[in-house]
Amino acid sequence: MKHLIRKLSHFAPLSHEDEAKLQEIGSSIEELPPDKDVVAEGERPRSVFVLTSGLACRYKLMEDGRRQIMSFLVPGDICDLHVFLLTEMDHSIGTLTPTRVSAIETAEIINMFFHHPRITAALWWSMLQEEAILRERIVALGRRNAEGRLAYLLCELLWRLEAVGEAGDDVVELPLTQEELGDALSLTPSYVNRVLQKLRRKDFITLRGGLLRIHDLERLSALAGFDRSYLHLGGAPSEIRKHFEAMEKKGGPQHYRGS
Amino acid sequence: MKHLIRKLSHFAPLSHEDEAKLQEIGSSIEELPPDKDVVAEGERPRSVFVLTSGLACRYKLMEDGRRQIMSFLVPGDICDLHVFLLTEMDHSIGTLTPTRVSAIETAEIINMFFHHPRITAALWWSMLQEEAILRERIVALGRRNAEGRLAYLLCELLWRLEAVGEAGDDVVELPLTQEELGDALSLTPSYVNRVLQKLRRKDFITLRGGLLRIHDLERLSALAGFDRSYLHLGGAPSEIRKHFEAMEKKGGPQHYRGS
DNA sequence: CGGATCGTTGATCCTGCTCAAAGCCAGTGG
DNA sequence: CCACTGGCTTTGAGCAGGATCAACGATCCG
Repeated sequence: MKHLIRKLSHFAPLSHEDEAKLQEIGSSIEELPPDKDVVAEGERPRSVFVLTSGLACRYKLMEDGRRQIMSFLVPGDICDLHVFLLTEMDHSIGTLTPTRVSAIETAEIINMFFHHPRITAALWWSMLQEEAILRERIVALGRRNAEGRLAYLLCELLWRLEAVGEAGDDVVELPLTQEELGDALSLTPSYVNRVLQKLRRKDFITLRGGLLRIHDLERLSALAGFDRSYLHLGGAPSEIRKHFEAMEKKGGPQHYRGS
Repeated sequence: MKHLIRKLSHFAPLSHEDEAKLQEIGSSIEELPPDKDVVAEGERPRSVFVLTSGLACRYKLMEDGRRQIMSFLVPGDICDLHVFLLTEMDHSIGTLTPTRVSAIETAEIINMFFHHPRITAALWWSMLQEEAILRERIVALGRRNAEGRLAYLLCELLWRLEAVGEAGDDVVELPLTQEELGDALSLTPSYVNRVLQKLRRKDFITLRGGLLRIHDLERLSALAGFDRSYLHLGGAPSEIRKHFEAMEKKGGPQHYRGS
């Protein structure tokens, strides 16, 4: 769970107790091959999964077999924190690479809501981040051309992987095929290829053998119109921070108290 | 707040107490003219707003002035249930028609989390519905052509308005300009016009003077590839229902108890 | 070595964009 | 009652970004 912990700490530092709790619940690990559904559309959602290594995506299939990838899941991302409230999945989650997921019991989640307010708040924050990512994809699909869309996606993945410690010096492992990129960007594989070439020709990136190297993040971001503030990596508002710090001093996690 | 109550009851029937609570907190009403921001990108989110009449949207502006509407807000929708966790809005919310909103104090929200578990669960459910709507927009923008996108949007709005009691017999008030539709569907106004004509010629709809009449919902849905299950209007899973019913019998709202 | 899978390239086509102008109101003021 | 205005809708002609389809190269792997 180190990725999840690292991700959540972008919102607010967790206490040792909180971290221990997260380590403890993420014990049962499952390995999955590429192109396998973690949960499929129409299924009744079961337990909650945290991605601990690999790459996955939320997607939906059209009647004619075309696929739209709606978002990527990177290590530390939670498959379905919430869905025990729903009777049926409205989309599928599938792996893209060999992947490890860690299952959490629904009861553990509910337990956490009542005994680990800081984790709860951080999980909530991460839901907001996810929503923001979806909104940005809408903007990208609606208003950016092929080049901008691709550049935007690369910037986003770079920052998200960076946020969980999976990015080196402007290098990230990104073993996506051009078809998968196309399914996310709504471009045909051939066209993804052409656009990638354009980015290479401008010497913005290299992408070879599943390794993405970004040469000029400045100019790539400018081309994409990318502004990372929507990822909300800057931490919680000060009142919320203070609230948790005060809680810490009083010793141990406690409840909010309703007014 | 009758729209909100009606919407939430699609998840699970609320107790009288819950309904009273919702009525009580939605007292301070504010009126807004069309084309006015309720909250703007970059602002620090303040209180939570519930739309009680009119039509609004979440949108983002590009550097060159183009606008992408990411989702529409109809009566009963909550502007920002959550955002007190964030330091900065990553998008704007603006009115499209004359609109009434009702402000709720953050403290009231937090209070509700701890004393009205059924409302809390229902609000959570509505967040999930919102996320699903965003995902569907991604699919529509990515994989449907102009006609399908428009048809899909009309179906969605019909069902959402129906769910809050604002739709008559296949008729809804929908005072959107073709430019606004275009900003949501990522089409130019002229093209929206042409597609509308196509739908009219096939006798699927009439849209005149802000009144949308759907003549053949069957065929319109088929054209759009619309399946309303993503709106999750079918109610909560049976365990959750039972949980709340049991709670009801024991008398009065209570906490979940962590395991 | 043979077969898959993925990447690259080329030729051609079509959906939806652009820009511009004209029609159609509803409201306003004279 | 009419002229004027400003927003919205409608129509037209031409254009282009990206799709489609097909074939050819790489590369990996058994």
